[in-house]
Amino acid sequence: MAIDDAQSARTGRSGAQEGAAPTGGAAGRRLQMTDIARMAGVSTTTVSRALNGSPLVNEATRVRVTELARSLNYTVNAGAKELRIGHTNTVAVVVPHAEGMRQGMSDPFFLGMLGSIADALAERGYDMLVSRVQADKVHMASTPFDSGRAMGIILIGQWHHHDHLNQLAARGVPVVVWGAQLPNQIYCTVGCDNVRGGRLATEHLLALGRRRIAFLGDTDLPEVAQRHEGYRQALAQAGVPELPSLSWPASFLADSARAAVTGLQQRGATFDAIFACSDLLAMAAISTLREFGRQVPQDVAVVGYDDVQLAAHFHPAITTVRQPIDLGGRGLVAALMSFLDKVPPSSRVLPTELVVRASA
Amino acid sequence: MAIDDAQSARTGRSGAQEGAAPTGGAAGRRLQMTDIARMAGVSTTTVSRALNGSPLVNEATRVRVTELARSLNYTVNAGAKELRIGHTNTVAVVVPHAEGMRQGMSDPFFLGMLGSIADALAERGYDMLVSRVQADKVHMASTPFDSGRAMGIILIGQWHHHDHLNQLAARGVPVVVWGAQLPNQIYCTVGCDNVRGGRLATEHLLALGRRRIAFLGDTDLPEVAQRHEGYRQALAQAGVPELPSLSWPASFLADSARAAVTGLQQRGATFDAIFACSDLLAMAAISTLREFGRQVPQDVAVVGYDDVQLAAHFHPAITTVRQPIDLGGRGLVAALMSFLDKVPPSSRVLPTELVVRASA
DNA sequence: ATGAAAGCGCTAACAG
DNA sequence: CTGTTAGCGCTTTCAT
Repeated sequence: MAIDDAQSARTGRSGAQEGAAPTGGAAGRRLQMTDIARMAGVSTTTVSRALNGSPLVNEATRVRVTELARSLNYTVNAGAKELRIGHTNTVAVVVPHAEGMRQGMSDPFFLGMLGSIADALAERGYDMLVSRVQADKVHMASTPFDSGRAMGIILIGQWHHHDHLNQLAARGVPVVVWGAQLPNQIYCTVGCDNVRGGRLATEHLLALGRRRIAFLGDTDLPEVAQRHEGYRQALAQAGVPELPSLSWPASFLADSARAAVTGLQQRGATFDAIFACSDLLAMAAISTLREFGRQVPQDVAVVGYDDVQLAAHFHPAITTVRQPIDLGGRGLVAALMSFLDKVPPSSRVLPTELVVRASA
Repeated sequence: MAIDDAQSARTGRSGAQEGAAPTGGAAGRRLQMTDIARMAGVSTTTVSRALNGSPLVNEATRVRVTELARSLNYTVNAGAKELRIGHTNTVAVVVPHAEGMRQGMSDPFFLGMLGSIADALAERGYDMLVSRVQADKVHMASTPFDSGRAMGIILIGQWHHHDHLNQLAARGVPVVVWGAQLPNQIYCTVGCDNVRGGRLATEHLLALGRRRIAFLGDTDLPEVAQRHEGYRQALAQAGVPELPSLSWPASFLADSARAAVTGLQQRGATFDAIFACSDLLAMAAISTLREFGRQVPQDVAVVGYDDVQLAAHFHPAITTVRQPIDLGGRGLVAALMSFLDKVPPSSRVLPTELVVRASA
């Protein structure tokens, strides 16, 4: 439709040829300001002013023009406007994902975060452009900014790309990352206190009398590494030796929790508790334990992470470390906005708490 | 940063004033094609051609220009390009949500669908603009199209807005909807066979010997209404009377399943099975039943809908009607693309199957 | 209160 | 193969 007309139009002085016939087919040419102006008997300048609520137009004219535009479903062409005024109202949200799979887009936590960001952005009148990027090409995350499509970037999950992210920040890209605070970090992060989260979970399990606590999570990821650090601190403080054989580098995929539990069982490892780095992992782990005939929490106590919606409805209800997803979205957006106001935001650590339910 | 420079730049003949000083602060002015051209000692035309891989440029020049651009992190300004070529490569995905709450953005199924669409779009090189819209303002869903920001719209969930959607389609808006096929529908939908889904679920329950099957779902929504129709058909065919008192208009929120089960129990309703219109609902229902001391599936058999990732890991694992989420995303995108190729796509019904697990 | 005209950053005739 | 030039649809001086 309209798209083709624009393309086929000669680039020559088409202004003179104004009254070009409609596409011939069903729909007409895409409406533009000139059309509204002509129909209202005013200049495009006036239409523009009217539509933008400028005080420079007569009230009557304003109403007439606005009404006309509305009745014709005319909406100012966003691209042209942005080009002219020199900035956009769009923020890009980038979700890195592992090689082939859709990790980032299947974990309920990440998806929920996306929803939360969408809300926070909508509240402030911003559009949200979502793009996925292979985890090993995070430097491409800035494309929406470089191409002027978005005024800033929100990255969900820092993965192992600390350096790339620093480079982006150094280059002046307004980027805010959901993740852990790291040493030598010049980019801004919003995230939970993962060390504390790891500690809370582990202390709870220790308080329950558990001593052989398995850890499920890929410590290559900064956030997970910090949770593991919390786990170690808690063990150390309780004088319980850490057993490396009980740490399993599970990714965020459900299957990997299954593999982990199966592996642990088959290796003959003895464990009476599991600290899983996501609720998805915890649920899959519980389900697998059940297949091995082990009861939760009696035989194995399980603590998850995130507190996704389903955690409360699972059986047994998951004891988990809560990440306040709505504060997260709001915080990320607030940080980015501050960036755009030329007030470089400092990283923020959100409150982390343990939600005790039935699984531990 | 750069944004402000653009804004403060006089609109007058700035071309002459080319060598304007950087912002003074950290970052310089936003790079543009002119800059690359000057540095490479060629015209912008050549840069443009080089960057677009036109065969009209000397290989050596092409490499030099491309290299230069890359080294400076220069990316063609997308807005300007789109304005010039007359179309964009963006698709808007609109997620309607109920009044105050975030329904659309919290149900794992919808979120998963969003992920699936994101994948399908990325595969074809399209950007995805996500916007939320109040369920009672679905006519605003076309804004991204009207403003030229997106070349088409994918709407997740048709709600009760059949008429609005017909109007959009009539107006020539390329819109594709995830949902049910309805009579007098001129817009294109992609969705599962909900009547069949409802029938499969109910027949399975009947085959299990259940006779008092509660229905959880808001029949105001077309998809749910069709599932309910399938439920009725199955009951009728088995000669089992339909008991209106066992239908409960639960929304897609977990709490409403809790309320439904509580309500049924308190009303003293006798039921030996539940057909819930989403897995989220099914899980919440099971969890609530357990609180009332009723065992699943022994006392009450439960069938869900969607087959979300967690359904398999739940305890008991959820028997559910599978909606192929990846086919859904792919189908929606394919339909929209066909639309854009001026081949009005016909609505598509995706395969629907029952996945039998432990809950029924 | 209104309009004429210039130009945002880019691409594509059209002429070398 | 390369450059000149006009203009995509809009906003904004600047001049009425």
